[in-house]
Amino acid sequence: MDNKQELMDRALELFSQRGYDAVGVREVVEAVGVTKPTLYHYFLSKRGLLDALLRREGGPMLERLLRAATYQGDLVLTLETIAQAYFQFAQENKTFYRMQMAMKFAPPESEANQAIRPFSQEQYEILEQVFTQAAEDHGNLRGRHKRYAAGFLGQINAMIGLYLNDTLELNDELAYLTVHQFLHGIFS
Amino acid sequence: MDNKQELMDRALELFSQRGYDAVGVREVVEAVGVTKPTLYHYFLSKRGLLDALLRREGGPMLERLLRAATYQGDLVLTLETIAQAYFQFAQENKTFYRMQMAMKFAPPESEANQAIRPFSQEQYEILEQVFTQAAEDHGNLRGRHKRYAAGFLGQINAMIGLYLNDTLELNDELAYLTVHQFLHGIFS
DNA sequence: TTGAGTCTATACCGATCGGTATAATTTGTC
DNA sequence: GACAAATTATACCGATCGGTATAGACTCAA
Repeated sequence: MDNKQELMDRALELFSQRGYDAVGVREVVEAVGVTKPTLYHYFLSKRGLLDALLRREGGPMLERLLRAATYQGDLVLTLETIAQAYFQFAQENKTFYRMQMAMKFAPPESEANQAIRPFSQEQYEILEQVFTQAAEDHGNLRGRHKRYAAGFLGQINAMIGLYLNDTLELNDELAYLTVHQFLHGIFS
Repeated sequence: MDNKQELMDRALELFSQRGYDAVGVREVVEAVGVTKPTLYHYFLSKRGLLDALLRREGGPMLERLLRAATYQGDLVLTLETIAQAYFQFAQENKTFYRMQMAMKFAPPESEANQAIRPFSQEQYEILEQVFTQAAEDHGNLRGRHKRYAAGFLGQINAMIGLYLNDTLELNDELAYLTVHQFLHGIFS
């Protein structure tokens, strides 16, 4: 079962660098130093490997996001906590975050996108809930939670994209700036 | 040369639906009703087909963006024009926009991402220039043009993402709202 | 120590991958 | 109608694709 984890580790690395479709199972097993039946014993299929990988890496991320996203009457604070959680996770799991982004924007009928969809969907639902609950305190937000959730995550991911490109550092100050800009605009 | 265009048309459709890696040249030529040597006569390689496709579809998009992004002292107006240009182009070229997004977020060592990079880069440069020029009128923007360009495009693409998902309509009102929110925040 | 279950390797499957050598066919020009 | 160039098809290349049948090796409980 050390092989099992190592297969996921290498697959994560390779998928993140070159993409799920472009990486063959042969390459994964050779990088680990085992043979194909080993992989198929643990994961049944290439897709099974991907799903296991998403569960192992995505589960903890959703837990952290959920913990960060409990709205308690202060939207500014909640969004800042969420932004910090995203930034920290992206930094601690750079490789996975890169892969997850690629899969999220992959074509709708691709295996990669179909595999990631539940994971992305849950993120959106958690974020939408924040804006829905906040609308009880800020009436002018009402009915726009989908747009705001997508827009907010778009901002977050734009910053993380720059970080993955070595153009930017992620830290709590940037989280503050991002949230502040989202709430009050770039002119303020 | 009718075959040439039709090969690009079908390739665009297939790449957009299932991804560059997952679609074989065999499938492309069969969809058009020709054989492989025809494709290789026009494009030399699968990658050549992709590059030709990006030039044909991406060129006009960059022209439109460049025209929309001439800053003339009014940042609000310029950003609105840009947002409208993006929205209109995404609506008129839904398939290409989907493909271009997938390639933009594809893994850095994938062929798809390497092919799209100059195209994405030029978009960023055009947007950065807007914010750089606007900083002459709005001093508090200075030194943040990279973040703002990425953030603004992130917002735009978040909205287009919802549109491609059939969750939202793109129109001039949404362009206004998006820009207004970017400039003044969701509270205003 | 035997037997069941887990794990892994050898060796193979048919299908598809991107790409091409060769030649026939079409097209436009003189 | 002759000829060159552009275009297309037939048939093939070696390599790799995801996946598996079979059989050893290992662990562990009885």
